[in-house]
Amino acid sequence: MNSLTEENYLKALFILSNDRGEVNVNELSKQLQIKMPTVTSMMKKLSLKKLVYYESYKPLRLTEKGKKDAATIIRKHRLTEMFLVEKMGFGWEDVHEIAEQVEHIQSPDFFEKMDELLDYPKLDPHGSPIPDKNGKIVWKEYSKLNECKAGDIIKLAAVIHTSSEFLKFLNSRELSLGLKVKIKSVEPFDNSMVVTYSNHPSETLSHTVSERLLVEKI
Amino acid sequence: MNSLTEENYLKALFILSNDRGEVNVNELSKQLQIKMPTVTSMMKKLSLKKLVYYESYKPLRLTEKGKKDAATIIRKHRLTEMFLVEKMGFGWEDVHEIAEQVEHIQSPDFFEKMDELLDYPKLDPHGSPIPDKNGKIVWKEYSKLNECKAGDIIKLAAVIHTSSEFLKFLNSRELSLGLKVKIKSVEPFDNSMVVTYSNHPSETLSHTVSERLLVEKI
DNA sequence: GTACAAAGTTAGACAAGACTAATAAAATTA
DNA sequence: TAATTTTATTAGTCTTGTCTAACTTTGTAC
Repeated sequence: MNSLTEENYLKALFILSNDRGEVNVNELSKQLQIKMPTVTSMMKKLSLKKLVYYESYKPLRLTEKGKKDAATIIRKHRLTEMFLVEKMGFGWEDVHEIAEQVEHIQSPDFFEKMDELLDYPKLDPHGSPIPDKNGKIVWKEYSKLNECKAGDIIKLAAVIHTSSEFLKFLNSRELSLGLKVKIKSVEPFDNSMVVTYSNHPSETLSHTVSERLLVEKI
Repeated sequence: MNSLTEENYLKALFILSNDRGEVNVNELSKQLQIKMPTVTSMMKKLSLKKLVYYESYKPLRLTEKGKKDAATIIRKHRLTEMFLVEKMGFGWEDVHEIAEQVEHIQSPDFFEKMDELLDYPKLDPHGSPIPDKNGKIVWKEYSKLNECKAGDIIKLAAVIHTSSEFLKFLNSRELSLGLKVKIKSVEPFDNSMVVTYSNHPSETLSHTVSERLLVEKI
């Protein structure tokens, strides 16, 4: 079994992994807000536990076991977020902090029950995929909103870099996942977008906003 | 804020407190499965934090603040047990371990929501009172089943020393809280009881069982 | 290709929370 | 009350996970 601390390192490694599955010590250090020497020593420990491939001065990579353990934690986190929203009436902007704690609970039955009560959801409230029990994770192919052009009609599919402030902003504009949005125009100088949807005839979204929204083209 | 470890000490102190509110280091050590010297040093720490009155070789006592903090943890534990049973479909024999972990979650909103969804329950699934938000706890006056005599008609009100095995035993005899039970006879030599209830014309309950059941006389 | 900056590692310290061994105080029993 | 047992404390060690300071390696710029 992994300690709470180890779980946090594994999760961060999983989330930071690029296409090659590599993460730098420096990145990990920043993500976890833990100084580099501490990270290095934990990597040696996780390497002994066969959870991470570690060689001095080389990028870090999770082993298959490390990936699976990490995916399990992320599964628990996302199931919890979904449960908090769907079954307990929390807003999507308020669930991260709680899920961050609940994800460490050791009880397969507990999460099994959540999964069942939620009818085996595939996505969390922010549109991120929930890994299955084997740690398999299926990302749908979404585009970023900021890469769309005037005239496109799209459906909001997921939110990235989900901070409470950003989610509250989306709430204030009644922007929610599944919403059909038409792009009226894109300002070339600052990449801001004017869009229309449901009962909002015209809203302007800054580049900062549009690059954080994943969409499905229709 | 108290650490997870500190919380466990506070909770154990609260639960072990006798009528005088006193607990011995030895008792606490056994309850927590932690050696006495470790307990002593933690008591000094909690004393500095004004959570425990500690003097060498004297019994331990929680301060008002210590009591309140402990009651909050117990409130979270019992609300969680109730939530697991009522809203997630767990059996009363399966909730302790999970609640033991969930009780440490730091999020007033989370437990507030549970309380609300459960419609502000006064008792947990084992009949123990749930402390209110101020840490106030109201025990109803129950008798122990083993103190009742032949002919008494009683209602099962609560279970003490709740272990999973004991609760499974009660399940196997269809004994649940609120059940009306008539005592047919008491064997003088071993204090076992023959009782009848609902569709059970005759069941024998050992002393070990009857002293763990709290009842309301009718 | 040398110099410098950025990234990473080593060494050593520290706090929390656990332990064992030895000692001291309190309680019990003869 | 003296002897013994039980309870509690002190002293010192260990592990986990963190830190800072100093050093090394790698990558980049001139």
